[in-house]
Amino acid sequence: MTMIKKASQALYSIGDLSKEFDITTRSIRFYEDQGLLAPTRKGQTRIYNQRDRVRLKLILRGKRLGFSLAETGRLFELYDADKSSAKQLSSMMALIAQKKNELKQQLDDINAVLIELDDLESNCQNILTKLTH
Amino acid sequence: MTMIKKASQALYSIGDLSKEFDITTRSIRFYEDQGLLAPTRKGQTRIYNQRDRVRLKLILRGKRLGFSLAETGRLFELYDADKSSAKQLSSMMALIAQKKNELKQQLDDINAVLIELDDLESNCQNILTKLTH
DNA sequence: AACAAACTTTACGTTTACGTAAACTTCATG
DNA sequence: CATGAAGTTTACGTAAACGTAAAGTTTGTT
Repeated sequence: MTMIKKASQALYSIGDLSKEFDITTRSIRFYEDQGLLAPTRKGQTRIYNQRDRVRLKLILRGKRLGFSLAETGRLFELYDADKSSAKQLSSMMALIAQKKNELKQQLDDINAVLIELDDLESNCQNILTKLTH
Repeated sequence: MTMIKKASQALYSIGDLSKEFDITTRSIRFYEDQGLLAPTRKGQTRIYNQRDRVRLKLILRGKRLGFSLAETGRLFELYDADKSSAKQLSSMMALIAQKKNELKQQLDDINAVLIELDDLESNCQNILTKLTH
C-alpha cells in the first residue's frame, strides 16, 4: 500500500503497480508467469523495483500496439541479448529490421484510418450544422 | 478460381480472396459469421463483390492495428450509420473522437518503439563493426 | 486477541479468433 | 462417368490473456 523505500531504491508492491497502471494483480502475476517479469521476494510477497516497473510499462505499451506477450518478451530478449558473437548480432539485426518494417506498416495503417476518421468527422459536422441550422 | 465478370462488376470466390490476402477460407467465413461480411449467394456458394473485398481489406488492416473484430465491426457501423438525428450524430462524433485519441496514442507508442529499435540497431551495428574489424 | 486488508497459490472458466476434421454437394474435365 | 478441385455446413479443439472463485497466510490496526 505505502511505497517501500530502501536506500533510495523505490520499491513497489503488486497492489501499488496494479493501482498505478489500472490493471488487476492477476494480470501482473500472469506476466510474471509468462516470463516477462521477475520481481524479488520478501518471504512469499513480490517486491517490484524500478526496473520491474519500467518493464510493466513496456508490456502495457506493447499491448496498446497489439503485441502479444510473447512478442514483447522477444523484444525484451533483444535488449538483454548476448552481443558477443557476430552471428548473434546479425540475426538480431535481422529481427530488428523486421520489427521496424512491421511498425512502419502500422504507422501507415494508422495514418490511413486517421484520415478516414477525420473525413467522417467533418462529414458528420457538416450534416450536424445543416440539421441544427 | 477464375475471376467472375458480370457487366463490368468484378466478383470473387472465397478462394480468390483467400489467395489474394493470404488467409484461410475459414477466416473469411468466420468474419461473415461475426457480421463483418455479407456476400451474396449463387446457390450455396458465396459470391463476393468489390465492396466485400474492400471490407475484407479493412478487416485485415484493423487486425494489423490490433483491433478486435468487434471493434472493426463498430467502425463499419460508424460508416454505415444513420446520420439523420442530431443525437445520433453527436454520439457518433464522440466515438470518432475517442478512436482518434486511441490512434494518436498508438502513433506515439510506435514512434517511441521505432526510436528504441533504431537505437538498438545502431548499437548492434557498432559492436559488429568493431568485432569484424 | 481479533479483524480487515493485502498478499499468496491453485485451479477451473471465459472470450476471441481461428485450426482442423468429417461428411457432404457441385462442377469442370479427361 | 468418375474423379478431383473447390465449395458447403457442423462441430469439436486450441492458444492467448486473463477473470473469478476458493482457501489459505501475513500484517497492521483497533
